Amino acid sequence: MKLVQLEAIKLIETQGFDSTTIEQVSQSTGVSPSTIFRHFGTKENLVLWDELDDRIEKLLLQKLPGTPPLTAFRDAVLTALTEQEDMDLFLRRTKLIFGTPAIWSAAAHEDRKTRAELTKAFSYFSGRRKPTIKDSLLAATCMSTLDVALDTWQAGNGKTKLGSVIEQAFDSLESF
Amino acid sequence: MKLVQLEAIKLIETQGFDSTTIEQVSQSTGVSPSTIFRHFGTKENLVLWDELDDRIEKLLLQKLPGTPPLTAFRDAVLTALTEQEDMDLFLRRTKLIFGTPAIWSAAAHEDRKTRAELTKAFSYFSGRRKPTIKDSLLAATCMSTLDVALDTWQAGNGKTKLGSVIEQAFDSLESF
DNA sequence: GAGGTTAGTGACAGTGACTGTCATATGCAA
DNA sequence: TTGCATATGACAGTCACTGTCACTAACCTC
Repeated sequence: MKLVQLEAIKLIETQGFDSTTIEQVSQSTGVSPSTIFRHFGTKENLVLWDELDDRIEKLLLQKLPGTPPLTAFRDAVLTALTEQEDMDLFLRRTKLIFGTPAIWSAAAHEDRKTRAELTKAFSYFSGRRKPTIKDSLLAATCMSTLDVALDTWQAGNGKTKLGSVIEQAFDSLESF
Repeated sequence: MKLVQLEAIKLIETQGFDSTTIEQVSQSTGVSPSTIFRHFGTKENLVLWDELDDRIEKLLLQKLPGTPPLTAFRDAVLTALTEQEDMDLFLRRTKLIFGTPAIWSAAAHEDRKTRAELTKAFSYFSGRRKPTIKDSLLAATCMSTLDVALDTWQAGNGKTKLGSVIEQAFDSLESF
């Protein structure tokens, strides 16, 4: 399925998201539309699909006990994102995400689920049973800081190292 | 067109978003699908449509000179949202937004545009020409704090006053 | 090896959101 | 009246996405 994703990304990069049809991806890869939809669910997910969220979650749960939430999240994201095998592909995908409203919206929808998970984790590790509004805010801040960092990184075509952009973003949070 | 929106909201509340078709809204209102799409653009916008963003923007620009950005934004949102004529309808719409992934995603897309405007405004009023990453973060924090506040308010069926939820949310930001 | 289950795939027929275009009506200015 | 703009509707088309059925291959179980 990685082949399908790669082909889809190529097509979308050259033709644009709207002008690229699943039928075309199907033709280029020999995989039927049925199968593509079965694996990816939506056209947007052809670009979004990866295993990063799982990695971040694992890292976060390791670091959360004993570490302040914002720091734990920043560290988890930092190691998960900078230790990627194919950084070039990640940049191309990120550029597509921030350059295509439909894809960004789908990503935001995923982020919202992640935010809910984060909220639960934060409340749990601070010894509360029910999440407070502060837990929700913390989670929301984490996700939108990451969003801003990725957007900034992508807008600069990856010239500034991803790690430093993320660090800079989370550092700026202190000075509000 | 407010009639069309109201009818659409009623239908969606009873049948759910996916099960409600534009055709049904057309039948119930006597307005053709063409016209509905011409006015609202998307099915999601039938729920999202309002003039709040304009009001908030105006209020914000009034308050920004001389007021710290977070405070200015909080105050603008506070007055714009609490001085609404039809608070009951606003609650119903908010419940639909946070209860329907497709609508929430569309709202997030609009929020992203607002965020971009905010970023520009913040950098402008702090005397910088080009927005820094801190301006972006400030804007992102504003929008996601508002999102959390509305979500909290909506989840409690509006029993806690909207104004207090918003104040509580922005106050919590201080203690990160 | 025969028979059964399961997962992966494809073909096909729908549904419905959305687009683009053309025709019609309505109001308003010249 | 004539002309123009704006609002509306009818219609045809595209395409994402769903649901269902059929086929194949791998792998058990007996």
